[in-house]
Amino acid sequence: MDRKKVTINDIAEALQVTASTVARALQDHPRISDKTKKRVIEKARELNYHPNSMASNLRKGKSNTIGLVIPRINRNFFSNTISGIEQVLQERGFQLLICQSNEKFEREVANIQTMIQNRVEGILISISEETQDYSHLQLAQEAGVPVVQFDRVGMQFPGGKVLNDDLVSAFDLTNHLIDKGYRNIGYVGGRQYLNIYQNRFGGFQQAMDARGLTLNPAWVSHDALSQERGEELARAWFSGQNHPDAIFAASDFSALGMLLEVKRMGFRVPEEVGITGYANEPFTALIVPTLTSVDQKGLQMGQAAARLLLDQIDSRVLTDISEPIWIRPGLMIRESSMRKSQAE
Amino acid sequence: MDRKKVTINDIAEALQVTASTVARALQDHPRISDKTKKRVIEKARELNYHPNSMASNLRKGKSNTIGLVIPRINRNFFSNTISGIEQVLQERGFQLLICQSNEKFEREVANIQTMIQNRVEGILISISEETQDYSHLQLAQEAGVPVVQFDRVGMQFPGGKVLNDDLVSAFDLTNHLIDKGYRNIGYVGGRQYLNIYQNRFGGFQQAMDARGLTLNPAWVSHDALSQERGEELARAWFSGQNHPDAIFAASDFSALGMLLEVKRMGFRVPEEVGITGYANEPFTALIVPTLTSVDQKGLQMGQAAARLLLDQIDSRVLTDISEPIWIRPGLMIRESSMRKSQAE
DNA sequence: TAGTTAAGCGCAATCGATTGCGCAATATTT
DNA sequence: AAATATTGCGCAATCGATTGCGCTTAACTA
Repeated sequence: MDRKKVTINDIAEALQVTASTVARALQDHPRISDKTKKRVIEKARELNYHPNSMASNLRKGKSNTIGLVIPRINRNFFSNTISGIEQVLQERGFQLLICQSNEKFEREVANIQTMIQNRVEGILISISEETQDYSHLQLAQEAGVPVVQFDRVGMQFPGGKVLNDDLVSAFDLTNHLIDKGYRNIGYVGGRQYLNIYQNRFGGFQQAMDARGLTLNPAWVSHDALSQERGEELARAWFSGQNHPDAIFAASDFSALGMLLEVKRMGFRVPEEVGITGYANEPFTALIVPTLTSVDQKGLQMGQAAARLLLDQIDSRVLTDISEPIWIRPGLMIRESSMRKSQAE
Repeated sequence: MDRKKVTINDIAEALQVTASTVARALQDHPRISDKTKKRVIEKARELNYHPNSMASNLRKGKSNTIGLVIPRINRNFFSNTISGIEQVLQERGFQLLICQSNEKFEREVANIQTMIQNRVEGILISISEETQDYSHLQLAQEAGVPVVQFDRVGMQFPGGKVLNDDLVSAFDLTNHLIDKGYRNIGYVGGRQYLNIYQNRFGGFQQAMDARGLTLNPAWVSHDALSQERGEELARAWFSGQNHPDAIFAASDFSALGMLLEVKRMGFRVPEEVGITGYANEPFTALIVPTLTSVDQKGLQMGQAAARLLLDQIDSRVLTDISEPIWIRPGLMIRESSMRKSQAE
């Protein structure tokens, strides 16, 4: 049923010229007469010709493709990132090959393999929740493929980095909670080997320290990124007499779980319990009460990461030793943390 | 900075064998001795060899890649779809090339071009909001690339189709509203040339008819898919004396706009105004009141579409004339339509 | 008008991997 | 031991497009 794919040779034969002429005509080469070009283009359309980019790329030694590896595409932040990347790449005529790691290290490694084999000219990656080893990125670099990490990055891995200023925004956000009169603030977040959670927790800690507040280790979890875990922890932390009066969550989803469960348990938010999330998922502005969060500027991060990668490709730099690019997130103060201010 | 990419020839030279032997060794060809295989594999690792899939695909005449074109990836339905597709493709060792049309016809055409040029072995597509012309899909078919459409499809285009039973679920959902005592039901949705909106409106109409209710043409909009449009229409329809007592929205986002604005205007939902959405976006379960919606079973649709496409590829069928595959959506009845039942 | 330049196109190698065919060496069979 | 089969690998063409070099023929310069 499928007719053989048509090639430049078919066009050449039909026109009684050589493939070289056809190739040049299609590229608008100056040494080909307008008449021939017109004939070639016409015949190409007539035969429904489509250039074979595998052949072309092989010959030219470049794929004009950038690879993107992210944990999941159904996160607001990451889909914004994609938009930013696509914008930049489109201007430069690059294609984008998107792979999800689904937060699995194994998948991530496989994704990188795929990208190398497809000869992408550079890789953009935000590592999975499980990733602690960077030999796969190393492999890419050694294969001549520059790697730029963004958001979730392995700091020890040499290469371009675009980062959120999580430490500062976590610091600011915690101060906001303290300003609102919350004192016994719990923390829920992700694994500390991931830079982002380390920084978010770090900023939180520093703010608590700076204001002379001690944090109760019982109210700290580094294993809480899902709604379910948020709910579980809410039940655990809020069932006794002694409970936090606020929660700093490094993820909107665990914040959501916390918020829902705490409300279910009869607490009023933000009057009795303040809650903040992180990532500014769309639902944060829609739930009741609306959830204070942090806008990570996904679009900008995507643009910055793509630009950085293209720069590295242009300058043929593999291991970028320059300083990371920092993007300042924006605090999205909403109802869940807006207790009527109390004297300290 | 980038060392030359290593090829099988480099391995061959290092081992004093020919490239054929290396190629066969890497494929675990039976005619190559275990000893040689071991040496080749070892040397490949040592040299950091990665097969060039462009060369391989070119020679083999197949890319082992499927193309996916969707309006946007940041829609819950579509990201579920992607998961379903990935599951199926992974079993069969196919790669996935994802492109967003961003609801633009022009982008969609470009995406298809890209896919053809990359010699994808099949295309999965859910068309953009603007698409009314299918010559780009035709082009793909003529180039020997089978096309399977899902969800948003051009019914007149020959080829595999996976569809939601929108008509039935819209019918059921409308009946649900009527059962709850709503009578003056308005409709907001998308362009009627898109099958899904045509069917959703059709199901709505049929239910109204069947129950002897007339619909007020002033309360029908086919240009309302965004939150903003929902809000605008809410202001328009609910400011006078005479207003709907329920809204059937063919999109969660316009339903959201409606709901928020109507609440802002002082109406109680669902007591005074019932609202239903469509697509079961995550926020529908989180807002107040929770929004009745329709689960389109994205995962299943993705799986079904991918399987259908693979079948067509296997059987080398380009124009599938068989019946479309229908997936039955699920009603997600929530608070926004759960008025205390009144006698009719 | 002889000599120079430019226009227009063909030849053939090349990118990296794959594969049918063939050949020699070894193994197996009778 | 002769005949056959098998093992192990090399040769060379091939996939489709690109491109440096070279050869005509036409156009132009002095």
